[in-house]
Amino acid sequence: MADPLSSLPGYLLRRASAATLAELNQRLMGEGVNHADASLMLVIHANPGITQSEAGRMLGIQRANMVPFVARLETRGWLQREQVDGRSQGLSLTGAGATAMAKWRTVIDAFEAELLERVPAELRCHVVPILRYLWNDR
Amino acid sequence: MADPLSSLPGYLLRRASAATLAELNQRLMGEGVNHADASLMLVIHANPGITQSEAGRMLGIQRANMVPFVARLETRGWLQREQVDGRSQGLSLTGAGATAMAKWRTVIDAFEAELLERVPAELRCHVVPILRYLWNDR
DNA sequence: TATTGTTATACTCTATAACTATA
DNA sequence: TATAGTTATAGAGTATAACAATA
Repeated sequence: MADPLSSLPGYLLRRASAATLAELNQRLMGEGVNHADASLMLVIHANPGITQSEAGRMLGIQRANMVPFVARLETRGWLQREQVDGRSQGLSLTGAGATAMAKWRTVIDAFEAELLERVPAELRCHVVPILRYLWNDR
Repeated sequence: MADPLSSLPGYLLRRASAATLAELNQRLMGEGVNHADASLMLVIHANPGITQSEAGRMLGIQRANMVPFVARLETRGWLQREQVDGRSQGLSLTGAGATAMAKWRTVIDAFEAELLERVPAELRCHVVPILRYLWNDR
Protein backbone atom coordinates (compact mmCIF):
# COMPACT_ATOMS: atom_id res chain seq x y z
CA MET A 1 0.00 0.00 0.00
CA ALA A 2 1.73 3.17 -1.21
CA ASP A 3 1.83 6.12 1.15
CA PRO A 4 2.52 9.28 -0.87
CA LEU A 5 2.51 11.47 2.23
CA SER A 6 5.04 9.90 4.53
CA SER A 7 7.99 11.76 3.05
CA LEU A 8 6.38 15.21 3.27
CA PRO A 9 7.76 17.28 6.16
CA GLY A 10 4.47 19.12 6.72
CA TYR A 11 2.51 15.89 6.86
CA LEU A 12 5.02 14.24 9.18
CA LEU A 13 4.91 17.31 11.38
CA ARG A 14 1.16 17.04 11.68
CA ARG A 15 1.07 13.30 12.38
CA ALA A 16 3.97 13.43 14.81
CA SER A 17 2.33 16.32 16.61
CA ALA A 18 -1.05 14.58 16.89
CA ALA A 19 0.50 11.32 18.07
CA THR A 20 2.75 12.87 20.71
CA LEU A 21 0.02 15.19 21.94
CA ALA A 22 -2.34 12.26 22.43
CA GLU A 23 0.37 10.44 24.29
CA LEU A 24 1.06 13.36 26.64
CA ASN A 25 -2.64 13.86 27.29
CA GLN A 26 -2.93 10.17 28.12
CA ARG A 27 -0.24 10.54 30.75
CA LEU A 28 -1.72 13.73 32.20
CA MET A 29 -5.22 12.30 32.32
CA GLY A 30 -4.43 10.63 35.64
CA GLU A 31 -3.85 14.10 37.08
CA GLY A 32 -7.16 15.38 35.73
CA VAL A 33 -5.60 17.90 33.35
CA ASN A 34 -4.61 18.11 29.71
CA HIS A 35 -1.63 19.61 27.91
CA ALA A 36 -3.32 22.99 27.56
CA ASP A 37 -4.06 23.32 31.27
CA ALA A 38 -0.52 22.32 32.15
CA SER A 39 1.09 24.67 29.64
CA LEU A 40 -0.93 27.65 30.85
CA MET A 41 0.07 26.88 34.42
CA LEU A 42 3.72 26.65 33.39
CA VAL A 43 3.49 30.05 31.68
CA ILE A 44 1.87 31.67 34.70
CA HIS A 45 4.36 30.07 37.05
CA ALA A 46 7.21 31.50 34.97
CA ASN A 47 5.49 34.91 34.75
CA PRO A 48 3.55 35.68 37.92
CA GLY A 49 1.12 38.54 37.35
CA ILE A 50 0.83 37.92 33.60
CA THR A 51 -2.60 38.80 32.19
CA GLN A 52 -4.72 36.24 30.43
CA SER A 53 -4.42 38.15 27.18
CA GLU A 54 -0.63 38.06 27.39
CA ALA A 55 -0.62 34.37 28.27
CA GLY A 56 -2.95 33.74 25.37
CA ARG A 57 -0.62 35.49 22.96
CA MET A 58 2.29 33.42 24.19
CA LEU A 59 0.33 30.19 23.77
CA GLY A 60 -1.37 31.10 20.51
CA ILE A 61 -4.82 31.14 22.09
CA GLN A 62 -7.23 33.94 21.38
CA ARG A 63 -8.52 36.30 24.04
CA ALA A 64 -12.08 35.04 23.78
CA ASN A 65 -11.02 31.44 24.22
CA MET A 66 -8.94 32.21 27.28
CA VAL A 67 -12.02 33.19 29.31
CA PRO A 68 -13.53 29.74 30.00
CA PHE A 69 -10.04 28.28 30.10
CA VAL A 70 -8.80 30.51 32.93
CA ALA A 71 -12.15 30.30 34.68
CA ARG A 72 -11.96 26.52 34.81
CA LEU A 73 -8.51 26.52 36.38
CA GLU A 74 -9.63 29.17 38.84
CA THR A 75 -12.68 27.12 39.80
CA ARG A 76 -10.40 24.18 40.49
CA GLY A 77 -8.49 26.36 42.91
CA TRP A 78 -5.24 26.28 40.98
CA LEU A 79 -4.89 29.92 40.00
CA GLN A 80 -6.04 33.29 41.23
CA ARG A 81 -6.57 36.76 39.78
CA GLU A 82 -5.47 40.10 41.11
CA GLN A 83 -6.75 43.35 39.67
CA VAL A 84 -3.81 45.22 38.08
CA ASP A 85 -5.65 48.20 36.67
CA GLY A 86 -9.24 48.80 35.71
CA ARG A 87 -9.20 46.31 32.87
CA SER A 88 -6.36 43.88 33.51
CA GLN A 89 -6.04 41.06 35.99
CA GLY A 90 -2.71 39.54 36.94
CA LEU A 91 -2.74 35.77 37.17
CA SER A 92 -0.75 33.69 39.61
CA LEU A 93 -0.75 30.14 40.94
CA THR A 94 -2.35 29.34 44.27
CA GLY A 95 -0.47 27.17 46.72
CA ALA A 96 -2.54 24.19 45.63
CA GLY A 97 -1.86 25.14 42.02
CA ALA A 98 1.88 25.23 42.55
CA THR A 99 1.79 21.85 44.28
CA ALA A 100 -0.33 20.26 41.58
CA MET A 101 1.76 21.78 38.80
CA ALA A 102 4.97 20.40 40.26
CA LYS A 103 3.57 16.93 39.73
CA TRP A 104 2.47 17.71 36.17
CA ARG A 105 5.88 19.09 35.45
CA THR A 106 7.57 15.80 36.31
CA VAL A 107 5.18 14.04 33.91
CA ILE A 108 5.93 16.58 31.17
CA ASP A 109 9.69 16.55 31.73
CA ALA A 110 9.76 12.75 31.61
CA PHE A 111 7.68 12.78 28.45
CA GLU A 112 9.84 15.37 26.71
CA ALA A 113 12.96 13.45 27.64
CA GLU A 114 11.53 10.21 26.22
CA LEU A 115 10.53 12.07 23.07
CA LEU A 116 14.09 13.21 22.55
CA GLU A 117 15.39 9.73 23.21
CA ARG A 118 13.39 8.40 20.29
CA VAL A 119 15.83 10.28 18.09
CA PRO A 120 19.27 8.69 17.70
CA ALA A 121 21.86 10.38 19.87
CA GLU A 122 23.81 11.84 16.99
CA LEU A 123 20.73 13.70 15.66
CA ARG A 124 19.28 14.65 19.01
CA CYS A 125 20.87 18.08 19.23
CA HIS A 126 19.16 19.09 15.96
CA VAL A 127 15.61 18.41 17.09
CA VAL A 128 14.80 21.67 18.83
CA PRO A 129 16.62 23.89 16.29
CA ILE A 130 14.88 22.21 13.36
CA LEU A 131 11.45 22.55 14.98
CA ARG A 132 12.14 26.23 15.60
CA TYR A 133 13.08 26.77 11.99
CA LEU A 134 9.91 25.04 10.83
CA TRP A 135 7.80 27.14 13.19
CA ASN A 136 7.95 30.40 11.34
CA ASP A 137 5.20 32.05 13.31
CA ARG A 138 6.83 34.66 15.54
CA MET B 1 8.50 37.74 29.24
CA ALA B 2 9.79 34.22 30.00
CA ASP B 3 8.58 31.39 27.80
CA PRO B 4 9.13 28.09 29.65
CA LEU B 5 7.76 26.04 26.74
CA SER B 6 9.79 27.11 23.76
CA SER B 7 12.58 24.64 24.38
CA LEU B 8 10.30 21.61 24.75
CA PRO B 9 10.30 19.37 21.66
CA GLY B 10 6.68 18.32 22.12
CA TYR B 11 5.49 21.89 22.45
CA LEU B 12 7.52 23.03 19.45
CA LEU B 13 6.13 20.13 17.48
CA ARG B 14 2.59 21.21 18.24
CA ARG B 15 3.11 24.90 17.49
CA ALA B 16 5.09 24.23 14.33
CA SER B 17 2.42 21.82 13.18
CA ALA B 18 -0.43 24.24 13.84
CA ALA B 19 1.37 27.14 12.16
CA THR B 20 2.37 25.23 9.04
CA LEU B 21 -1.02 23.58 8.72
CA ALA B 22 -2.74 26.96 8.84
CA GLU B 23 -0.36 28.21 6.21
CA LEU B 24 -1.03 25.30 3.86
CA ASN B 25 -4.77 25.61 4.32
CA GLN B 26 -4.48 29.29 3.52
CA ARG B 27 -2.82 28.46 0.22
CA LEU B 28 -5.30 25.70 -0.63
CA MET B 29 -8.30 27.85 0.22
CA GLY B 30 -8.18 29.42 -3.23
CA GLU B 31 -8.77 25.94 -4.67
CA GLY B 32 -11.76 25.35 -2.40
CA VAL B 33 -10.13 22.50 -0.48
CA ASN B 34 -8.20 21.95 2.72
CA HIS B 35 -5.22 19.81 3.62
CA ALA B 36 -7.41 16.85 4.56
CA ASP B 37 -9.24 16.80 1.23
CA ALA B 38 -5.98 17.06 -0.66
CA SER B 39 -4.25 14.35 1.35
CA LEU B 40 -7.12 11.89 0.89
CA MET B 41 -7.05 12.55 -2.85
CA LEU B 42 -3.30 11.94 -2.94
CA VAL B 43 -3.74 8.64 -1.12
CA ILE B 44 -6.48 7.49 -3.49
CA HIS B 45 -4.49 8.58 -6.52
CA ALA B 46 -1.53 6.52 -5.31
CA ASN B 47 -3.79 3.55 -4.49
CA PRO B 48 -6.71 3.31 -6.92
CA GLY B 49 -9.40 1.01 -5.58
CA ILE B 50 -8.46 1.57 -1.94
CA THR B 51 -11.41 1.39 0.43
CA GLN B 52 -12.35 4.30 2.64
CA SER B 53 -11.53 2.27 5.74
CA GLU B 54 -8.04 1.55 4.43
CA ALA B 55 -7.51 5.19 3.47
CA GLY B 56 -8.71 6.21 6.91
CA ARG B 57 -6.20 3.93 8.60
CA MET B 58 -3.42 5.38 6.50
CA LEU B 59 -4.45 8.93 7.37
CA GLY B 60 -5.27 8.29 11.01
CA ILE B 61 -8.96 9.05 10.51
CA GLN B 62 -11.60 6.79 11.98
CA ARG B 63 -14.05 4.84 9.86
CA ALA B 64 -17.02 6.80 11.12
CA ASN B 65 -15.41 10.11 10.28
CA MET B 66 -14.53 9.04 6.76
CA VAL B 67 -18.18 8.80 5.73
CA PRO B 68 -19.08 12.49 5.40
CA PHE B 69 -15.54 13.19 4.25
CA VAL B 70 -15.67 10.83 1.24
CA ALA B 71 -19.27 11.80 0.54
CA ARG B 72 -18.33 15.47 0.24
CA LEU B 73 -15.57 14.79 -2.26
CA GLU B 74 -17.88 12.50 -4.20
CA THR B 75 -20.58 15.19 -4.30
CA ARG B 76 -18.03 17.57 -5.70
CA GLY B 77 -17.40 15.14 -8.52
CA TRP B 78 -13.78 14.45 -7.60
CA LEU B 79 -13.96 10.81 -6.65
CA GLN B 80 -16.12 7.78 -7.38
CA ARG B 81 -16.91 4.47 -5.72
CA GLU B 82 -17.01 1.01 -7.23
CA GLN B 83 -18.45 -1.93 -5.35
CA VAL B 84 -15.65 -4.44 -4.64
CA ASP B 85 -17.60 -7.01 -2.69
CA GLY B 86 -20.77 -6.89 -0.68
CA ARG B 87 -19.39 -4.57 1.95
CA SER B 88 -16.39 -2.75 0.42
CA GLN B 89 -16.22 0.04 -2.12
CA GLY B 90 -13.07 0.84 -4.04
CA LEU B 91 -12.36 4.55 -4.37
CA SER B 92 -10.77 6.22 -7.37
CA LEU B 93 -10.40 9.72 -8.75
CA THR B 94 -12.68 10.96 -11.49
CA GLY B 95 -11.17 12.76 -14.46
CA ALA B 96 -12.17 16.07 -12.90
CA GLY B 97 -10.70 14.89 -9.60
CA ALA B 98 -7.37 14.02 -11.19
CA THR B 99 -7.24 17.40 -12.95
CA ALA B 100 -8.11 19.31 -9.79
CA MET B 101 -5.67 17.31 -7.69
CA ALA B 102 -2.81 18.00 -10.07
CA LYS B 103 -3.22 21.69 -9.26
CA TRP B 104 -3.37 21.04 -5.52
CA ARG B 105 -0.29 18.94 -5.78
CA THR B 106 1.74 21.82 -7.18
CA VAL B 107 0.58 23.96 -4.26
CA ILE B 108 1.53 21.25 -1.78
CA ASP B 109 4.88 20.49 -3.38
CA ALA B 110 5.80 24.17 -3.41
CA PHE B 111 4.77 24.49 0.21
CA GLU B 112 6.72 21.45 1.34
CA ALA B 113 9.78 22.69 -0.51
CA GLU B 114 9.53 26.11 1.15
CA LEU B 115 9.12 24.42 4.50
CA LEU B 116 12.36 22.52 4.02
CA GLU B 117 14.11 25.66 2.88
CA ARG B 118 13.38 27.29 6.22
CA VAL B 119 15.88 24.87 7.68
CA PRO B 120 19.54 25.69 7.02
CA ALA B 121 20.97 23.55 4.24
CA GLU B 122 23.31 21.60 6.48
CA LEU B 123 20.43 20.42 8.72
CA ARG B 124 17.91 19.89 5.95
CA CYS B 125 18.61 16.20 5.40
CA HIS B 126 17.74 15.48 9.04
CA VAL B 127 14.23 16.94 8.97
CA VAL B 128 12.28 13.98 7.64
CA PRO B 129 14.24 11.35 9.62
CA ILE B 130 13.82 13.27 12.86
CA LEU B 131 10.09 13.71 12.33
CA ARG B 132 9.77 9.99 11.65
CA TYR B 133 11.58 9.16 14.85
CA LEU B 134 9.31 11.48 16.81
CA TRP B 135 6.23 9.95 15.22
CA ASN B 136 6.19 6.67 17.06
CA ASP B 137 2.68 5.73 16.05
CA ARG B 138 3.03 2.91 13.52
C1' DT C 1 -7.94 54.93 19.34
C1' DA C 2 -6.26 50.57 21.23
C1' DT C 3 -6.71 47.07 24.74
C1' DT C 4 -8.95 43.81 28.37
C1' DG C 5 -12.27 40.95 29.63
C1' DT C 6 -16.42 39.13 28.28
C1' DT C 7 -20.55 36.81 25.83
C1' DA C 8 -22.49 34.34 22.24
C1' DT C 9 -22.08 31.56 18.46
C1' DA C 10 -20.63 28.68 14.67
C1' DC C 11 -17.68 25.57 12.58
C1' DT C 12 -14.41 21.85 12.25
C1' DC C 13 -12.28 17.80 14.08
C1' DT C 14 -12.44 13.98 16.75
C1' DA C 15 -14.33 10.13 19.69
C1' DT C 16 -17.80 6.69 20.93
C1' DA C 17 -21.44 3.67 20.56
C1' DA C 18 -24.49 1.28 18.01
C1' DC C 19 -26.59 -0.94 13.92
C1' DT C 20 -26.62 -3.68 9.28
C1' DA C 21 -24.77 -6.36 6.08
C1' DT C 22 -21.12 -9.12 4.61
C1' DA C 23 -16.65 -11.95 4.80
C1' DT D 1 -15.92 -13.60 14.76
C1' DA D 2 -14.09 -9.73 12.33
C1' DT D 3 -14.77 -6.12 8.99
C1' DA D 4 -17.06 -2.18 5.98
C1' DG D 5 -20.10 1.20 5.76
C1' DT D 6 -23.20 3.91 8.18
C1' DT D 7 -25.84 6.93 11.62
C1' DA D 8 -26.16 9.75 15.49
C1' DT D 9 -24.15 12.28 18.91
C1' DA D 10 -21.09 14.49 22.15
C1' DG D 11 -16.96 16.85 23.15
C1' DA D 12 -12.91 19.49 22.14
C1' DG D 13 -10.68 23.30 19.84
C1' DT D 14 -10.88 27.25 17.24
C1' DA D 15 -12.67 31.50 14.88
C1' DT D 16 -15.53 35.69 14.55
C1' DA D 17 -18.21 39.43 15.89
C1' DA D 18 -19.77 42.29 19.15
C1' DC D 19 -20.00 45.02 23.60
C1' DA D 20 -18.61 47.64 27.90
C1' DA D 21 -15.06 49.46 30.57
C1' DT D 22 -10.62 51.33 30.67
C1' DA D 23 -5.96 53.02 29.04
